[in-house]
Amino acid sequence: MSEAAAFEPIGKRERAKAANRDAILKAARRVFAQLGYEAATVRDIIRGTELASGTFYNYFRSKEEVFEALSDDGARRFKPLLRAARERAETFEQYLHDAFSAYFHFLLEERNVGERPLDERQPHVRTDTPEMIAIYEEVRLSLEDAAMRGLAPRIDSDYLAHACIGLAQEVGAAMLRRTPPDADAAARFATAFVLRGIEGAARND
Amino acid sequence: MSEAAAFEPIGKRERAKAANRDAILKAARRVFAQLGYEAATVRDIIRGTELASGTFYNYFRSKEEVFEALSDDGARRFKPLLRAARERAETFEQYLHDAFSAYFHFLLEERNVGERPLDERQPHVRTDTPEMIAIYEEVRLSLEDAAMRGLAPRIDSDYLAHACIGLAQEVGAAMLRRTPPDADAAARFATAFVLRGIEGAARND
Amino acid sequence: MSEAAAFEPIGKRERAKAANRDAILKAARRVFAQLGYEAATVRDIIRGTELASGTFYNYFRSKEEVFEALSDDGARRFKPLLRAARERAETFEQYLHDAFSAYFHFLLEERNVGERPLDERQPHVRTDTPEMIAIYEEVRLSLEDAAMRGLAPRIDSDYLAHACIGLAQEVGAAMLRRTPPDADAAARFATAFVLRGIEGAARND
Amino acid sequence: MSEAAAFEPIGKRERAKAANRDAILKAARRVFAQLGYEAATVRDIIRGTELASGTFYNYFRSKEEVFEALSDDGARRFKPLLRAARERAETFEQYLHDAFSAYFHFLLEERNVGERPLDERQPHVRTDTPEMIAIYEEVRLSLEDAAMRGLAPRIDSDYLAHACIGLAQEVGAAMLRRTPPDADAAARFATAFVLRGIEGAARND
DNA sequence: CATGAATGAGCATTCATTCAT
DNA sequence: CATGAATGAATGCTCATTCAT
Repeated sequence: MSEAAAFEPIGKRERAKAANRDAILKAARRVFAQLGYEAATVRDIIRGTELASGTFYNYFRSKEEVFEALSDDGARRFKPLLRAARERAETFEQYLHDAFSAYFHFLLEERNVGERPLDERQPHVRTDTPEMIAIYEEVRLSLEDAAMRGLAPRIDSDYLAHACIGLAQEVGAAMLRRTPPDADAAARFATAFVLRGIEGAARND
Repeated sequence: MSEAAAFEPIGKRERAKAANRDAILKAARRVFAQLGYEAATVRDIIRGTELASGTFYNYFRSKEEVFEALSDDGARRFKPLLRAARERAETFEQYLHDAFSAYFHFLLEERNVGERPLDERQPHVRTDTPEMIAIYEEVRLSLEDAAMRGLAPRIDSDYLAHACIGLAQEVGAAMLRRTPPDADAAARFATAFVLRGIEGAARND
Repeated sequence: MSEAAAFEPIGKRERAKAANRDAILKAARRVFAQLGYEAATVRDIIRGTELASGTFYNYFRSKEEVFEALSDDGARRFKPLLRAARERAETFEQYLHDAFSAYFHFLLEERNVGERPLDERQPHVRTDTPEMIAIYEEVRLSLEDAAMRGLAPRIDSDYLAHACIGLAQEVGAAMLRRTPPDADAAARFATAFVLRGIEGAARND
Repeated sequence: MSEAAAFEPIGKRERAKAANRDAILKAARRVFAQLGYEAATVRDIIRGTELASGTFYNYFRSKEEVFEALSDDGARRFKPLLRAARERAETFEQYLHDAFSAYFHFLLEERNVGERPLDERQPHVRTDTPEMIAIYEEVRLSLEDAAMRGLAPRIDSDYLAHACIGLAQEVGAAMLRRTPPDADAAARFATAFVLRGIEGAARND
């Protein structure tokens, strides 16, 4: 066995481990999307895999930890998009549009991850999915960065970032409720809104 | 005391009942704000009072019901402010400013209700407080009403409403984190942002 | 007030007290019949009256105690019937028949006390109503008395009494399930069965 | 131990599981007998074992389910006895005697299962043990079968079955209270009683 | 006495987590 | 490492009972 390992640095064990980890993450994503973070239980997650309950704890110490892993994953996939938008942008308008567009398209893709239809009985809690939370922070940083690089007027960047984030979240949610959802239209709306909004806010400063 | 009783034939019982109900509501407000609706338990709420566990059920049938009571309460106190803003407004700008101002001041007042800020780490769930949820709908209706009355340009009013709400929420939360929080400044920011933002979005339509 | 009491030895108070007690007993009978002794709660009983919960404890110390009061009541009404049968009887057959007949008719009457239809979801527990338990003992004593007075053969009177009681209970229950229930037919069946049964058992001794 | 394992590939886990299940069933039997089905709580049952409360739910979903398991168990052990009696019987008398004898002996065995007789006061509820209920139906069917096969006179078989069952229950209970209990004597009494009783009832038809 | 709110023990059940296998 | 049974703390909720009014 040790010999085999010598020839096969990523052995069965390693592959199984990675597969198990992935299975848990995948199940967790689905479960979080369906039940919300709070309502979801570790049992729900492992029930969504073929693994035994104890196995969960070989990979994650708690529900919280899976959640963070998912967030990291979401961030890892979304960050490059944002960064690309930032690098590509020659005008602030273009940056804004690319960023919003990336976000709304990301939302659309994410929505399709949890195969079963979302359970709509979540009365008043906005349980952001792990990915959205990761994005949240990334968006904020991007906006502050843009402001610093002179692309955006130097207004109250904290309020600006929050305004954009709140706007993106709510407009994104509204977009998802439409049939069919049109991420590009939503991005155009948000871009135009924010672009002029900033001017107004700047004058007000 | 006997004199007071002549004018106010309210016995100890009634007073105790009202006090208990208030204590539960107050504790619930705090608990919901700190842990989020989903994570909060009925026991968390009663633990936040001096009452026994069974007493909770003399006043509310469930966590849901306290939540609704809080929402109603919040709505009852906030709606008049919004309505006044609507009636008083001669320009859309004035309406927006009054509404945002009312909202941000409302947030400030609310914040001071839950005295001891037990445990500030709200991990990943953005639980809107009951009051905010009640307000949420009211704000949306106000905006649509304003649009219909011709005060606001006739753009995608659904996206507009959501944009304003998201913006107000996030900017409001950011405001609360500042020391000292300045509701008027936040209202000016939001008003100017939205006023011009709408123009941009309208042109984009 | 004390004067009034002098002229009116059974004053309003006393009448109210008796009425309350009766109201509780009546409600209890209904509740026990519908839910069974175990499932019934003191709250169920007081809910069946116009009284407040605390008032219950002015009359009875517990559910157990109401139950006993009901038993006593049942016994008080059934005992005379049995005694009459005993005194009237010239033959053992006649005694048996009168006793069974009294019992089955008693069952029929009792059944009509709980106005609402019985809740049939009582899977495997034979919760005898308080009255039946009282009767139980009375029947047993009557039979032993009859044996002692020479009306019945002197066989194992303990077994005999139990045989009759078990028989009466089950046949009575079966009778109640028939439409229409015929107490007289059941009494004839039981009488004939027991009369000859005893002979067999006696010979066997 | 390794040898035994070769013949019996049952690990500690399996043995522990079986032992736990048995412990729960044993405790449940005792608790049901002592408190009655309705009054018994799941906690009473687990308190009667060395297990933790949650463990109960690894084996049974509810009190009801343990009860059914006990019933099945009782029936499984008693039914063959009854069937044997039925097949072996050449006369109705023989059948009756074998059946009663089987029943009374069964009661005796059962009684010895629940070791510590915790709390003998069963206030007013005649809870049949799960086993008796299972038997109940079997007895009834046996009697109807006997009647159909011509072994018993064709009288009101419903009343007959109930008469026998009630009689067997009460006489059985009385037998258990005697020291020492004599199942054979009880069976003789019951057989003789029923045999002649039927004749009486038949004539009465 | 009647009232009915407060009390807190108790119950069924779930669940994260551990650990022997 | 994987397994899955055992654990017992925690939860929502009910209820008998008390006691100030």
